[in-house]
Amino acid sequence: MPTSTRVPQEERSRATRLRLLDAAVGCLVEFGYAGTSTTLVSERAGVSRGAQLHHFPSKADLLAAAVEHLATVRGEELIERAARLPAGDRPKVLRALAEHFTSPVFDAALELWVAARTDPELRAAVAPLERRIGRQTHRIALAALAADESVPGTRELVQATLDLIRGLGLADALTDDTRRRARVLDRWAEVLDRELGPAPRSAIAQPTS
Amino acid sequence: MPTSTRVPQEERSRATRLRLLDAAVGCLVEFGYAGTSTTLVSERAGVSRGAQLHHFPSKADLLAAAVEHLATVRGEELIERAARLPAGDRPKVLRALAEHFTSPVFDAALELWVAARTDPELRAAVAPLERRIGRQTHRIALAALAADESVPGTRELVQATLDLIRGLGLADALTDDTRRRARVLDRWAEVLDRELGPAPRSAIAQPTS
DNA sequence: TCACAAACCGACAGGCTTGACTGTTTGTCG
DNA sequence: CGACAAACAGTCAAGCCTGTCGGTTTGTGA
Repeated sequence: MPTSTRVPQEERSRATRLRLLDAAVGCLVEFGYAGTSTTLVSERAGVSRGAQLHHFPSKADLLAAAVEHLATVRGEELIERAARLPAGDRPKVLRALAEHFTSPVFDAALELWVAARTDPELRAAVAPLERRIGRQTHRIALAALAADESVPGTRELVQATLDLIRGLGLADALTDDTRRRARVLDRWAEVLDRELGPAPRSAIAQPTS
Repeated sequence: MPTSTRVPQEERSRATRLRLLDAAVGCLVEFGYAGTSTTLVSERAGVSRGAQLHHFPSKADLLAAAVEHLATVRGEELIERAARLPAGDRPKVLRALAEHFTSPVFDAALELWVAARTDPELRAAVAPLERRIGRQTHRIALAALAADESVPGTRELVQATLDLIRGLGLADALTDDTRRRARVLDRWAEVLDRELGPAPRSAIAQPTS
């Protein structure tokens, strides 16, 4: 009988699942999508192949779950970053956002993202989640940048900021880009101050959801 | 004896090589890096496996050559786009650049880019070329946007523009993003007009190299 | 205490990929 | 015109990857 009747006394099961998902994400970061085989994942997780197949009957199942897991992790990491952010200090905010988009979780997401382009099944798993955490990121950026979305053009400007940062993250995946990124972002902070008006000291980044 | 002594009377050889490289790029676009096997490439090229291995002894050789080939193609496409560009019309310029970064050649480059992150050999092939066409793109953007790099901050702003467009290209790889992209770019054009000053009607985009 | 189901284990088959290898054609140079 | 090398062709073996399957352990509910 499914989990409905029997309450999962086995936390162990959950733990195994999680080990597998973490390992899958880790493999994506370290070996890329092409280099991530199910065998490798189970080895990295310290889980037998049998157990792996028990939890995730197929590779697609594993990856779909990994996508979901990663989305959660990404959201948490972002909220955490936002929480310890000196709100209103736009250069710092930009730098913190950029850090998030150059971190391992971003690399993993990037792999899934690109792979999903040509894999319909993966795409079906990735696209909706990406939309969700896109909105979440937008909200957080809005608050952290002390931007008022009711002002026309502000929405687009914040989106542009996030797209810019995504582009910087992509560039950083190939070559370490820290110095250039810092210059570009500082320049952009100038622009934002001019376009959005100076940030009021009041605003505190509020991790929404 | 190597090509030095015997002048390659065999154009055919060149043609075969090119068919293979085009096929490789095509496979990247259609099936992604993970789905691009050497067998598939030779089939798509209509070239026997033997011939393929004659020209490119290993998969790494093939891909390295494909990287180079793609860089050339990308450069040519960009120059061509730039040539038929109404210089000074910044919204149009941005749209044209964005189109380039959402075209198949970009998709192929994206695949190689991401794969290179975790494959040192591929990275060694990709990184220097990427730097080169990065500079080329920057020059073209500079001219097309009628930006004066001697003005402090202009360089960074143009870089930001290209990073933004890269980010938009990445977003578009996953989901069709045309409408949102147009809005964001129009907003960006506003910012550029304010920051760079209005574009003089004189400037003509000059495809430098 | 007993029975049952979920968690886990590891061997195995089928398929695909890569690159090595042998043989054939084609064209160029002497 | 003959010899030689490059271009081309196709087969084969080794290895990896995925997913199937029978069997074992564990712990929970009756």
